[in-house]
Amino acid sequence: MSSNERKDHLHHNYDPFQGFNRSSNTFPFFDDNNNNNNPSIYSNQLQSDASPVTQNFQGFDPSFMSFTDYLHGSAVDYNSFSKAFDMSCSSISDHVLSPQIDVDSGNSSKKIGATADNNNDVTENPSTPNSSVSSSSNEGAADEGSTKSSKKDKLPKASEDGGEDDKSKKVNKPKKEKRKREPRVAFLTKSEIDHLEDGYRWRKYGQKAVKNSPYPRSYYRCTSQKCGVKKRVERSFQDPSVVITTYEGQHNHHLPATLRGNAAMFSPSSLLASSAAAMGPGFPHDFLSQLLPPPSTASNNPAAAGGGGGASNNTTNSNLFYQSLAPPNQQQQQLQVPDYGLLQDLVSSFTHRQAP
DNA sequence: CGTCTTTGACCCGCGC
DNA sequence: GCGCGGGTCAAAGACG
Repeated sequence: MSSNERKDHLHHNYDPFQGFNRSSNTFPFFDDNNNNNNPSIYSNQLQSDASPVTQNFQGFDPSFMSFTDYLHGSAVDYNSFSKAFDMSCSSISDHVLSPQIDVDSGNSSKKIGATADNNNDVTENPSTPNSSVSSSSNEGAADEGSTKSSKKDKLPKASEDGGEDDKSKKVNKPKKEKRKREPRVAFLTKSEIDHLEDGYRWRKYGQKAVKNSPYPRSYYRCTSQKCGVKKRVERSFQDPSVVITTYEGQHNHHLPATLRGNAAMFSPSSLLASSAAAMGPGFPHDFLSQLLPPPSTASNNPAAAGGGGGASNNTTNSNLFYQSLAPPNQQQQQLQVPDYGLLQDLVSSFTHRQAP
């Protein structure tokens, strides 16, 4: 709520780069929902062709994201990163999806939906960071506790003594505190499937039509107990080949060990898993799981992909990170290997800053 | 039988 | 205050 609180939150270990393999060409965008309400966009899709999504870092203003807050806490020194962007944007622009800055005001109107619907807008108008940002990032957010409680207050229709409960519960309903919103991170992934497997188990709890978009938005929640991580999955309206996955919150657990053949159990995905583990449970594994080739046995194995809750078969996922990281022989049918050296530089550039 | 998805209804915050 | 839209709930059904 208060800026202090938000700062605190930033200091909590939400560091998507934590333990991240700096050598990979992943290019995360930090959200700083807490500050600006913009979910960071992890563009885990390298652009391989002339897809319309090819946009750029050009014009991307890191200060807008204040992702550096994640790295440095509140002491924002994003100059270096900004430079990194400036230096590299032109080169990587061909490979990375446009960073979509979610001008989310912490509430409804312009969330990822807007992101999805305005792929280009974002990049076209990145230079108005603050003006487009509502600082009410935490408002209207679905804080795990409060939201749920309030929702649960809702009386089941079939409840008999519901009337009473309903009333009493309504009475007991905690006074509206502004709901806190977890930090959110968005990933853009070029994929034919919507729900990308990430090693965690998710339960779909809702689906809503997105305004101005033919594609619905799906809501998932981590099935692990006490893990309040949520994610929203939707397809970009402007580029239907792009799936936008927005994570909210941090996993307070590791990859489900019992997952049937999930990525965590395999190699080289195990590498991924360990990286992910090193990253902390909060790191969105979608991001990583797309970086490495799926287990060879998993390519046709829904279970491996689905892991139960995931229920996704992302065998058709054409994530370019994955492509670019795949062994050369596996890349043959893929596109040109992107020049992600710059990305590396980029990443390491600000990672560098990250280190105290 | 347990788990997950679907889906309509509801809640909530915001803008007008 | 009202309407809109996002987000969530939870019953019912599907699936393995």
